Amino acid sequence: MASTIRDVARQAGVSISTVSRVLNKTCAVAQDKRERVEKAAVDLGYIPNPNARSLLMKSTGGIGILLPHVSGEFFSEFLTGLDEVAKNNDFFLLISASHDRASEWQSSVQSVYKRVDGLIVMAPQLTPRQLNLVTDVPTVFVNTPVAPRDRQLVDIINFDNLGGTRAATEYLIELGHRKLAYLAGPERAFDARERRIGFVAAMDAAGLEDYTILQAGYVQEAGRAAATTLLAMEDLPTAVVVANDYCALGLASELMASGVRIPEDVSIIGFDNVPSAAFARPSLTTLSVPIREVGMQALEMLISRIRLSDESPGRTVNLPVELVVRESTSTPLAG
Amino acid sequence: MASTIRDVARQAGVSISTVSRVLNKTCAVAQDKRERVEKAAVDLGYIPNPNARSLLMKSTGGIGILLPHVSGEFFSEFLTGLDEVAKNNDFFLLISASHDRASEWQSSVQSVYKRVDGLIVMAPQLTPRQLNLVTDVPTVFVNTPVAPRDRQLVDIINFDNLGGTRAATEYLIELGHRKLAYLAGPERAFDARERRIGFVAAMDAAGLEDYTILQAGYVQEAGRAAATTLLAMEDLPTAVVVANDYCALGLASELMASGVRIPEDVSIIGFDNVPSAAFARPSLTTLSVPIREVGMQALEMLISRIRLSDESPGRTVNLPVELVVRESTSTPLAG
DNA sequence: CTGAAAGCGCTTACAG
DNA sequence: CTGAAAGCGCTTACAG
Repeated sequence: MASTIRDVARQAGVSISTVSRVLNKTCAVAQDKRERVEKAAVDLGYIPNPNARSLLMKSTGGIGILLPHVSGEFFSEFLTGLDEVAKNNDFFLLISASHDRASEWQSSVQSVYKRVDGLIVMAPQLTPRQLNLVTDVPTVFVNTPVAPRDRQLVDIINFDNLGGTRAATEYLIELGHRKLAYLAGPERAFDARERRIGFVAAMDAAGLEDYTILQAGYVQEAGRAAATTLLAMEDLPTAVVVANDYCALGLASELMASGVRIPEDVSIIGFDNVPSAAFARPSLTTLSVPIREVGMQALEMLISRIRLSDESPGRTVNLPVELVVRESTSTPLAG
Repeated sequence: MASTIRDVARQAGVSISTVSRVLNKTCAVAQDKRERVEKAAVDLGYIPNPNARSLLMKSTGGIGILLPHVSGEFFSEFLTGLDEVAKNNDFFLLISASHDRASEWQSSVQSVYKRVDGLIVMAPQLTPRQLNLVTDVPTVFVNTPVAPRDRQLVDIINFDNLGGTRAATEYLIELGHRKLAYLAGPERAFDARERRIGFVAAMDAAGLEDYTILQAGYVQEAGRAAATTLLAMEDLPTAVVVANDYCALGLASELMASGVRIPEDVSIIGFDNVPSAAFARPSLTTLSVPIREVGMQALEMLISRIRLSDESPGRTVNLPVELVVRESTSTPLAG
């Protein structure tokens, strides 16, 4: 299991160049030698050292995935999409998570440098400044704020955070809701900021000024804490737009524990459409991000760049998100 | 961004040996040269080529994670645990999923070979024979059937699939259930087989012979399909033990859609305790596998082996699973 | 403290 | 078709 190409050459009685040529099918080799080499390779359980290969050839067969973290159904679905495409194209995935901060981002990039042929990066919490691009390796950014001047250097896939939240808010207003609240995601994350802006835009457009914005977060606990805050208010809003599903689920759960009926008393809308949103009772109205497909599409773009050495200007894709209406929203009861 | 150690040496006016010594802090270097080298390295944005390094030194700083697939909350939680420990110890994760079959297993192993310092493998669907160990790299197996004779070569962390399911079944019997059904996971997976045996063992011990076993699977759709089969039976069982949570959630959802009340008409118990199990309505009674902690513990074991070149005999850990009682189970109504 | 040299395991022109 | 040789970018004894 620790044999080298030299061992195989010796065993087969040929030069190492010949072994290399047989194993890489690079050019014609005499039939008998070819067979001897193949047999020797199998007998010795020879596996080429990829480090030596990568040193010579430029490619590694690896794709680096840089994520803020790896937990939750959202990232799980994203990885599933990536994994499927990677598998079909014989790439392996090198995953570096938890680069919430700019400093960690640097070390994340370093840790994959030269070990991968391309990069898929999701970093919603980095500013365009902090995100200094690695221009000598093909990169696709997903849900990441990239400065306009850098847009032609890389491919970008974003979702319509602002428009989605705006549409969700408008939907509630159409149902007759007038007193709304918004639970915001982490301020540092650009997607959270965009969603918040979408809410405010819809309220402003409808001329509704009586709303509450609570700083929450992207986790269930944040939603539970927000529930406590809301319950302490004089009167509850009739509808709450929430920055993501986990937070919305936490909110719903905590409100119901206090006797608030969902959706009769309070309607709720989340964001992401994670699998749990459908399982929950009441099931959660939410904005669906086809994150699995996004992962697949991102990797396909990346691989075609790598394979074709495609140097054309970067493309920016902005995917729509779709409102999925479920049980957690309803028309407010009169009075 | 594509500079080599030679560029840094030239820029700093020293030999490449000196650059290497400065950057690796390996031994004393004159103060002025050290500073010149450090400055040059920063100016050039120099990042050492890890392939060249790995070729010389044995270590890579990588951990290979081999999984059957990557989707769902179970794997997501596992990865979260791994990621946390990896991050704290400056290791990166190389993930190779979808090796459901033995042939893919081989190529998965090859794709990480020499790129990682250790391996964490979860392969419940492989037989001990198919799982030919890579003995020259430290490995920890999780939830994987390892032949007894190989147990001293590697570390193993398994859960008590059999005992857990048995306890769950006994719990239902104690509640007064007499007519039970079992939805089994994929036959190929050893954990699924163990769980099934646990169910049968409990029924046998209680002298109950009137039970149904349905081949289902580990996904929601399998649970839904099983619901249809159960509904077509003459009379429904009063309780169903299910091989995992997603399947149980699918079953519950489909039964409820047909007007069956959970738990009044049918009690359900799952396995895994994924986050959705708590969100679901009714929430799901299930067997909790602390999979995040398992991931952490597995990687910690592995890292200590790597760091200490620990060659002591492999340890086998069998973790208990805990029954978490929630809303989906109850005493059967009289009559 | 420091440079020249050898070598990690491969691939690929270069000459036969 | 095939072997000897150079070289990918590093690290590490080896001599100063």
